[in-house]
Amino acid sequence: MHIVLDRVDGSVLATPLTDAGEPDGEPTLVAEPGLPAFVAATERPGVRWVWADTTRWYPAVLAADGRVARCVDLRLGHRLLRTALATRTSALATAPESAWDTAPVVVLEARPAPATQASLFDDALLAQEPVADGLDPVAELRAQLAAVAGAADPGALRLLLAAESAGALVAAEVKHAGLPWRVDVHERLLADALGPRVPYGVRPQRLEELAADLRTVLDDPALNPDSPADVLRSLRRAGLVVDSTRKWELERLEHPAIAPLLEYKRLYRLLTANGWTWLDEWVHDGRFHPEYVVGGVVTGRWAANGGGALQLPKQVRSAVVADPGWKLVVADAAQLEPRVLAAMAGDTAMAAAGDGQDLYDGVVASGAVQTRQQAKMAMLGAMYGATQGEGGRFVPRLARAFPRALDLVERAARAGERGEPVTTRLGRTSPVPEAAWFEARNRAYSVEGTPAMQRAVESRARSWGRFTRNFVVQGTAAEWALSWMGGLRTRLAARTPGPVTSGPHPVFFVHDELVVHAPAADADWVAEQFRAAAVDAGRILFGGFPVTFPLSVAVVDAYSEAK
DNA sequence: ACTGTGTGCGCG
DNA sequence: AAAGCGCGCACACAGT
Repeated sequence: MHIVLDRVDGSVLATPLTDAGEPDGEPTLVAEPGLPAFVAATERPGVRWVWADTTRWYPAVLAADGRVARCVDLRLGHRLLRTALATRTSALATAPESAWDTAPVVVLEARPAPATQASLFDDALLAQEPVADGLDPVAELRAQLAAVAGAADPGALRLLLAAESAGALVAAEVKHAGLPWRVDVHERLLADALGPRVPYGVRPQRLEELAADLRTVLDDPALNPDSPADVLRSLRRAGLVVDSTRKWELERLEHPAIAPLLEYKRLYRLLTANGWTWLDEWVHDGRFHPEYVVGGVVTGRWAANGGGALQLPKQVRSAVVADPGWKLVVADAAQLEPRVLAAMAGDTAMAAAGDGQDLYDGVVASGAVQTRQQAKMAMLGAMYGATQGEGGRFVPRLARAFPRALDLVERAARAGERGEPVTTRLGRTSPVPEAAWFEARNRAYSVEGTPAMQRAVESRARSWGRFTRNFVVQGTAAEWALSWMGGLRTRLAARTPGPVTSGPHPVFFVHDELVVHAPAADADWVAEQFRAAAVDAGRILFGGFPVTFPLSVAVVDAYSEAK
């Protein structure tokens, strides 16, 4: 059954509905502070909590040591169904824009108890504002159920919506629990690399030394190594032929300035991205609390808000250390995207290349290319649309060995070049180019068109084609990852039903990798659950198609020890 | 003092 | 404009 939560006149209205969205008992009015207790008392197998935004409803439940097994995140569902090809003609998709499309998701942080009546009043207003915006979650749920039921393949969309909502629960729980972070380890790492801590704005000792080296070697006493333009000028003055100060370009040069410059850039990056300021801002009480944005990327991948959770450098992962008596179980899906591509395309040859082994090794064994590196380059080139270089060169060989897989990405690219949408396995649909894109194309091929205009338009078309080519693979891989982590979450909860942090729980996620913080005694069991959930995810998306999703799983004390 | 853009690099 | 996708972030610099 569904239990729909809404805020009405400062209280919470809980409306029970059947799975089909019909009334199923009397609604209950709950005072806001009583919500976690109500959820705890009502939660049971079969219940799906329906709310506008997981980010707005779930944190209070978690803060009270509660949790739910399943939810329906209406805003995430709304966005999927408004844009999905499969529900394009539904009432939901054809209705004018509403607050469901535009209302901002406001995440309220825990606040200290209000001191005055006035601030109590303000807080109450704030807390209500985002959902009091004419949103009717009961009507929205019914509209979504109807849209799904009217689609040609409702099963796929139901899976997609369930996976997205499960992801929202995981994201909220990860933020709540936090990634164990040893500030002392991080500070030691910073001191070793940069020198003693300095105030913001002051260049640390090691960077100062490297800056002095650079000024000497380049004979440029005023050089500011933080300014790419300044560095570029100085390098050119020293007789080097360079177009930028990018690392890959500098690495090819022979000059005494290059080594200290690359070292400077490496340390400067550490300082600005994950230095003392980052530690102060993002790590509290030994935890980094990453804020994920579920579905924040068009392809369905998660994005992150603040703290750079999805770009956590390998350099600082030694500071991610399990609590005493606990372990980190780090699981990574090996060559996820090519496997997903093989399965989507029904390419049994490519699936066989990855069966029980490194997929790139399997591609080499198939005879398509000579080395693992070539296989990897070619595969990435095929999925990204490379036409030149190492990647582009070997794509044709791949196309001969695995015609079905390559045909799938080619067709996605052609559709994108025409400005058509493409869809993932479960039906997430790509955006189409904006009107100006089509107008430019029409103009270029009208009487006023010129060869230059046509070249520009073709270039933009190929660019959009590379996006749609990648969309189908990246987006379906994201669906696999959502299914995987959702399944894992359910398995973990079945073992330890109490508060999230009382047993094994996810603490970090990066596209195809998931980290669980687990009591040491449970670590091996968690590793098994990871593998079982990966098998489930493969079946959910691809049924009986013979594709495998091997994981590398490591049980470690520090994140840096994995892989 | 603020805002927008470009550069560069981290991650998958 | 790195052959080739998707992001976030911090900074320099230019414009207002």
